[in-house]
Parts: sequence; structure tokens; C-alpha cells
Amino acid sequence: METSEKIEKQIQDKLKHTIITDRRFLDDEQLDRKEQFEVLKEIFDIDVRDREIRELSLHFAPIFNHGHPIHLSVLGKTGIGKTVSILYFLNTLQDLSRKDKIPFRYVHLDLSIPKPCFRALNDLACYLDAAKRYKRGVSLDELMSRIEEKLQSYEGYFLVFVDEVDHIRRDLDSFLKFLVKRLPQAVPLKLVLIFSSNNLNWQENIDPRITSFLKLSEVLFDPYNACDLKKILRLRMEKAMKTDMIQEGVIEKIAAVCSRNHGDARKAVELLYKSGQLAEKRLSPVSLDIVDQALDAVEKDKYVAMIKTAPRQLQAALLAILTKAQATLPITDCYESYSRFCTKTRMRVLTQRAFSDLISELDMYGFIRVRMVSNGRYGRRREITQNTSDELTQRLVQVILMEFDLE
DNA sequence: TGTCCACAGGAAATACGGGGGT
DNA sequence: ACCCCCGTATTTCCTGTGGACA
Repeated sequence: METSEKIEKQIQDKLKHTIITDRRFLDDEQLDRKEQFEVLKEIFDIDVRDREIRELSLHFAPIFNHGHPIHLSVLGKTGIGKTVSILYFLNTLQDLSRKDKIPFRYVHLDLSIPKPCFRALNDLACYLDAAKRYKRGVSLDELMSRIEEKLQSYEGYFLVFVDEVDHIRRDLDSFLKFLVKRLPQAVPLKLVLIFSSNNLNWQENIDPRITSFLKLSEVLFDPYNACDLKKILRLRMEKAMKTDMIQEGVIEKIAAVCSRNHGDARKAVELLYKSGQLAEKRLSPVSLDIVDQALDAVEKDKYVAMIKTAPRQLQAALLAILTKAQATLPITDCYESYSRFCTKTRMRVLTQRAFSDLISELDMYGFIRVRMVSNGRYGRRREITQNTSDELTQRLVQVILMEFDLE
């Protein structure tokens, strides 16, 4: 009797302290396009992204006059709503053009995960229903021809939204050459391209013969400021959480922290989500203190998740460094302990050259810091400094060992 | 001031693996 | 079943270089 009472009370307690009522609205991945648009529309309605949308409208207005807008380059950091704003805009554009009986279609080429030219073209072909999904084995030329063939009979506006152009890993040149020079000549349609990128100079490394041909207009997306973030967070909170469980100032704090860092809305929402989860676990409302803890947790999770999915060799390299106790150490020392580890686990031992690249990669991801030190007469070398807190270091070591099935 | 270490890091070569065409 | 082709990972080869030392 007593136990059942206890259980009942625990359940009641838990329910009373539930904070997140619909987690889907705290994670865009779980929303479908339509829901994303709805959320977005509400944000637009409170004047966020007003300027950007206006610029887009002005740029594409000529379509309704049978003009031909030039290509567009949309710039701005990640997580500030470039993709979803543009998609929303394009969708509206499509509706409008339908009303005016203007043939208009668009394709969203999503390169948020980097892929080579071949994949990108293949994706485009798939959207057009011009080819199936190949892994390998078809030449680029073949794909291009098929795309052209498919579009041969279409004469309206055709818009390709190349999302994160600079993510085309190899041969961005030939990809662009196709879109900019070859395709428009091969088919009768009116082609308009939109490129988005978080790198302001993404055109820098492109063959000048293409750039000179490519006339671009630009729209710049600003990072969200604290005020925008506050509006966005409040909206999400109302949709997904019990508002009375969230203390005064929490939203403001998250908005402030995130606007200071990157102005990234996705991260802000993620932080709100994590705070909610943490608070639920503690059976307490979301307080400022909990936000701090969530901030910490989000940061650490990022590193752990990254190393978990990283290639074996990279894991081994990091392990070799983390298990060395010194604060700073030259790469050669690391290489030794790395190669020892490899032989122990019967992995292939990479050359120093390759190892050196792994080190640079680890530096890029922020696991370690590398700096060049010159000893003059005695040569130059790079030195590695650990960049993670002791606690995180231990956790990373643990995770990597687990990945290797070692204790 | 010139030398020269000990490595960095670019470029090209090579190995590899897996899918499609035939 | 065999060959060809492409993308990726790694190796091999090589040139470049900051600055202590003589």
C-alpha cells in the first residue's frame, strides 16, 4: 500500500514538474516544412527579417513584368534563418506567379552536408526527376545532359536555390560552369540562381572565367540581435513549454548570451530546450542558474558528439594527445604515442604527414590549440596545447576508449 | 649577415573501394 | 564476371621558412 502511494506521488510530482509539453517546437528537425513556415510567418509578422524580405521582393519583382532578374548571392552566418526565409519567400513567389499564370518553379539544392560536385548534380537531377540516385559510375557529363534534356521543353522561370554553395568540396568550378554557362545556353527557360553561403568571400577561389560571367546581386542577412532572439524564443516557449515554469529573465539571458556569440537562433532554441530538460530532471522551474548549467552541457555535448562520429584515425590522434599529461608538447612526441597506440590496437599507422593533417583538423574543431614555435638554429615545430577542461578531457578519453571497445 | 635546422604544408602520385555498364 | 570510372584516403616528394647562432 505504501509503495503504491509512493509511486503515485512520484508520478504526480513528475507531472507537476513537467515543463516541456511539445518538444517538437524546440527542434526544427522535427517540424515539417509547413509547420516551419507557420512558425516563421509569426516571426515575420513581428517585423523580424523585414529588411531582408523586402530586398528579396524587390529583386524578384521583374518576374511579374516578364523581366529576367540576375542571379543572387545571399550571405550571412549559419543559424540566422537564411534557408528557411528564402524557402518561405520562394513559396510565396510561386503562389503569386500561379495567380498571374506565370510559369515558375524552383528547386532547393541542399548542401548543408558537404558533398562533391557529382553528388550535387545528382541531387539536382533527382529533384527534376531526370535521373535516379547514383552513388558512382556515371560521368558528370552524362548527368548534365540528362538534366538539360529534362528541361528542354520548359520555357518559364526556373530557379535553383543552391544552399551553402561553398560546401561543394571538389570542383566547385565545374559545377558552377554548368549552372552559369552551359545550362542557360542549352535550354530555353529563364534561369535564375540563388546562392547562399556563410562565407562572405565564397567566390574567391572560383575560376575567374566563371566569375566574370556571373553577375551577382547580394543580400546580406544580419545576425539576430538580442531583441530578435527574445521574440523568437518567447514564441517557441509559448508553443512548447509551460510558461509559468520559466523564471523571470531566463529568456533574456539566453537571448543575450546567444546574440553575443553568433546570433544563431538555432543554438538559442537548443539552449532553451536543454535548460528545460535539465530543469525537469531537477524537478524545479527553469532558473538563471540552470541556464548556466545548460550552456555548459551544450558545449560539452558538442565535443563528445563530434568525436563519436569522427573517423577512427582522428579519434586515435586525439586520444594520444589527451593521454599525454603535459600542458604543451611537440607533434613528434604525439606521433610516437599515437603510433604506439595504433600498433597496440592493430590499426594502420599513418605517416607523419597525414598525422600532421589530423592535428590541424583537431585544432580546427577546437579540441586542441596548435601554434608554431621557432627555435631558430634548431628548427621549427608546432606545439600542441590542450584546450579542454579536465572534466571534458576525461569524458572524451572515456568515449574514445569505448569506441575502440577498450576499457 | 648569412647559415641551416627541423619541421610545415603544397602538389602530385598512388592505393583503394565500390557502383554502374555491358 | 569483368572492366571502367569516380571519389576519397594516404603516401611520396618536395620546396619553403623564422630566427638563434656563429
